[in-house]
Amino acid sequence: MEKNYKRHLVTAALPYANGAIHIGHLAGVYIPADIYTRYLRMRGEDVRFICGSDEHGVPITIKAKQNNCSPQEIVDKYHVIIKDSFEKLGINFDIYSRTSSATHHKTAADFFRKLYEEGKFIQKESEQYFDEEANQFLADRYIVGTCPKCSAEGAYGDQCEKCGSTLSPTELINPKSALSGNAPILKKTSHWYLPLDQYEPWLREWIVEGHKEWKVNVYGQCKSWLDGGLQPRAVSRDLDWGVPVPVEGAEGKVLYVWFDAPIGYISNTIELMPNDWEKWWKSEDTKLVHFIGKDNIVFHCIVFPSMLKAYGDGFILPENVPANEFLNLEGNKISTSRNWAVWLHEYLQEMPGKEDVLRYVLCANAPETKDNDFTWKDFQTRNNSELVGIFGNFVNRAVVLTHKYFQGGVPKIELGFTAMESELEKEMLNIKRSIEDNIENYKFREALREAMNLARMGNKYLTDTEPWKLAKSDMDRVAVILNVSLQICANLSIAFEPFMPHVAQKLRDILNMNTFEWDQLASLSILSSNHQINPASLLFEKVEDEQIEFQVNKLEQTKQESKKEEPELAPLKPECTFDDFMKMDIRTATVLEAERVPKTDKLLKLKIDTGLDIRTIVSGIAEYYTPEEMIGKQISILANLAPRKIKGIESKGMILMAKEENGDMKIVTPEGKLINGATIG
RNA sequence: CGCGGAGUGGAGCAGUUGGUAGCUCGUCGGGCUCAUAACCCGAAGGUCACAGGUUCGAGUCCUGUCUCCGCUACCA
Repeated sequence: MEKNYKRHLVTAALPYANGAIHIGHLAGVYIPADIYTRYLRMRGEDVRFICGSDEHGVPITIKAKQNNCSPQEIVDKYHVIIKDSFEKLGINFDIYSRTSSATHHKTAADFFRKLYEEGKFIQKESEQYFDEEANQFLADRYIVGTCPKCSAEGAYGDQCEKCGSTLSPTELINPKSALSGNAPILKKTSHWYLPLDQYEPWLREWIVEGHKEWKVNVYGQCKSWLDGGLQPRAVSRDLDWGVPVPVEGAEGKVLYVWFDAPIGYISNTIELMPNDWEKWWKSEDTKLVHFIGKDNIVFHCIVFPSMLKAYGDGFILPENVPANEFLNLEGNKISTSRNWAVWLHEYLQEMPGKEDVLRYVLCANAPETKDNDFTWKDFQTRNNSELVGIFGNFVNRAVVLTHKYFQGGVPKIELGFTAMESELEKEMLNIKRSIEDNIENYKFREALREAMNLARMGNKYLTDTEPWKLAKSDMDRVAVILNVSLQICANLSIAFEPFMPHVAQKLRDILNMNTFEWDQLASLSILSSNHQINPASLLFEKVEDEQIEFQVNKLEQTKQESKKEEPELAPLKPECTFDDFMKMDIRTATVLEAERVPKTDKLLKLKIDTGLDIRTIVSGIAEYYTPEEMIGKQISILANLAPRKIKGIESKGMILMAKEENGDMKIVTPEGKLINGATIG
């Protein structure tokens, strides 16, 4: 079934350089990819593991603006943090470069130029929204308005989150710039498009027919895109940050970040092997594998392959794209902006020496088939009962006993093996095969469990044979048992090398061995007789309750802090005239009744007395006020707002609310008791 | 309203093409004492959300129903 590949090119999704790395990134992409490549290297395969920072795109320019610095300063900052924390965790890239590098700019520009010259793009002039105040064209996501399909507010330029329709920015009703809040104007601009629709039959053949073995989430998603029909996609943007479009008359335009980022895999390979790189990208006997998260499936399975196909020249396509689902944290979605995350660089500082514990926990609970949850409690349990109790404890038992009875020398075997040892050998071979099979099929969680079974087996072997009892009567047998136990330790060091490289090294240090090879796995004669091992030292330490509490508290705390910092004051809205203001009828009113609107989280249905009439208003304040609290309160309302149906209830008017620093909303109440219907102005 | 995901013993999760329901933790009982109160054995505990259907046989396929979670950007 497996083609005979000569070399393996493995890529991991390029992290976006506007933030640090958190456990979600690790569990989804980098740990699986690292396990995979370490395994291949141990098997003597020719492997290159490619990654780097993705440093272009609009969000980085926005972040730069917010921080009053240049985009380059932003990416410089995060590139260093990301690179450093990967290294410390033992993610073993052959190269970790960046898309702002000269090599990448040249590679990406050349790539574009060739497609351009060969007529692989179509050029279209279109009118796009332009924010005059910010003096820039607006990316689809930065235009907000009313959805033309379902009339929901807050739809984005590319999609309405409420009804799920795909939109184009010009369809939006009352579009507003998310940057300034202004209404944007339409301005003509010209862009190049990659006609993905032309590649559809070919993609269908390649994926739907040719890669049925891909993970179901990947395959299913590709299929649904192909079934839905592909559209030409713009490959350039009006922006001043990125790879300039290398064509005359394209001043002020850069390559769209999704076009430039995957080329980064190629650029970084070139940087690593300037003379040799083509062999890695253009030979049929190279196996290319992309490790990514689920949100990146379309780019790596549809767009990038189409780009490579368009380029031709022998570029190979990915053999597989193992995408993971997402990891949640303590029951909630990981979020950079809300600071709901465990940051790698912070973890490394706060849990020194526990790099591999994180690797273990994230692999054991990896979101391979569905979104999974990371909790600190689970982290503690896995460390204490699995790593300490089973793995570390077994090694410690074997080593301590050897020192006790044989002064630290690997005992010489004088007797033959019993059925027990034969059984052990057989079982180890099964485990070896299972680990190999699972890793090669991207099932790292299962592979890790199998590796742990080696340690479980060791514990059982010691308990069953009870060498501490035999030591009084049958030292020859004890020699066999401890020899075998130490061999199992050596096996553990091999089996865990892909998963926990630091621990594997520590274990080799204890065993006083330099290196092992994968092929030695399942052998009971790795360590030779009389080989001297080092004194026992603990592979793992218990994680105490206090440490877990500290982490949980920290999470809560940073969450609170970010709440406070986050909402800056909204920018001043465009000037309005006195007449505009006078159109608004703002009055006092009193709440008579209040109840929750069923099946919603935020809505309260209020019956209020405006002095003129009794009317119903639906308001999104249920997160801040209970119905009971509202009853009897005097409030301010915008009384002449056009009625609107919300959840099927007609709402006449709007309650005036003030948004607080921490995101809370408070109703605006008149000082003292006024009559209902008093005008405010 | 819509979209996506999920509902498996007390908790957290596996269950690959349908063939005796597993893992870790927890609980209870026992064993052992070399070991970081760790290890080993055993037990209790599941109508695999519900109702139909296909099948010799369904957690696994089909239909319907219910419930829960997410859906502001960025982000794997």
